[in-house]
Amino acid sequence: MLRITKQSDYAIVLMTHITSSEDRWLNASELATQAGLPQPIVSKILKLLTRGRLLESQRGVKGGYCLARSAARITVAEIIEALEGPISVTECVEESPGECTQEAFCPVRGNWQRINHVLRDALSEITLEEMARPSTPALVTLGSREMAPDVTAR
Amino acid sequence: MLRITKQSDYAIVLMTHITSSEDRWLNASELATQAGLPQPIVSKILKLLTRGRLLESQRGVKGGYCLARSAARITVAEIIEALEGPISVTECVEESPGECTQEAFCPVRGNWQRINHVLRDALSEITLEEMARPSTPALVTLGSREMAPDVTAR
DNA sequence: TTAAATCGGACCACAGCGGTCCTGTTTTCT
DNA sequence: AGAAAACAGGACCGCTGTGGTCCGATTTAA
Repeated sequence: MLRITKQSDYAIVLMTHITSSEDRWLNASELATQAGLPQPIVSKILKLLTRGRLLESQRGVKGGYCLARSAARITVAEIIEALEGPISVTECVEESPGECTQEAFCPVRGNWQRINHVLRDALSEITLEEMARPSTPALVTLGSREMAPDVTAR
Repeated sequence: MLRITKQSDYAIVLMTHITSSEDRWLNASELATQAGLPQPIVSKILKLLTRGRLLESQRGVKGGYCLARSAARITVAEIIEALEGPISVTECVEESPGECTQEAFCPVRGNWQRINHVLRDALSEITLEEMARPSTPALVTLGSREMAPDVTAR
């Protein structure tokens, strides 16, 4: 568990295909064929990616999709968030007071905030360009990131 | 999204309560009161944690639960896995061939494996002892961990 | 004008999650 | 021995969200 949705998974595959042939506009059915996915799903996902400003779309006969910016400047986190909304591990997050069985006596709250940041930043470190390379050399190093302002050495 | 389930969330809260009073056996209704959660849910979660070898249980009148080992040697990842099964971000994982729209031409597969490991290891680094401390000093440093055997500097 | 494509929805089946409850079994206390 | 207190192990169910399909409207090129 702790899964991303299937559609997010598909989205990343589709984005890598678009990255690979980044010269021309690809339409939904071309991409569906390339990825081996049903065309209606592909259309749905491409629409969401366009809404999330990760793709640009061109309507009409010679229309299709292409990246809104370079693959090096698109992150896995952005793709997931375009499909699923903000990444957060727990519900207890982002200032929704009056939820957590009343007050903030909950001991784990602050810690979850940090964990959220770490995981989100981990996925923000991975670019589409890296995902598009089959056997990526420098991926998810994650090194020496510190979340808490008062972090001490372990 | 990318959420853990509510029950995993509850589980961690319950585990921190057990950690705080680690001298005696706490029963389900005591813990339910402490955490402000309905007692049936608490019972269900405690059973799963016991199955996952994170708690030890004592039946009978003076029964209850206590930690199976010290809080410093129980990780957040273990708690989540006791409730939800193995942590994996994507379905495409763990050698299930003949799934991924046939063959392993999928370009992102290898990369997801690494991301899975990074997130799982991140949650494996955080101990229950750290979660039990309200404002944890040294949490989720995650520094200088390398997943791929051929990682190069960025 | 027509055809090809995206856009924006509505729509539905189904699995999984959240939550309750019931019947055993074990243990302690009287 | 018997009763009460607690865990063990399920069955069960409502509901949300996901996966997936489809349709009409709009845009664009030929």
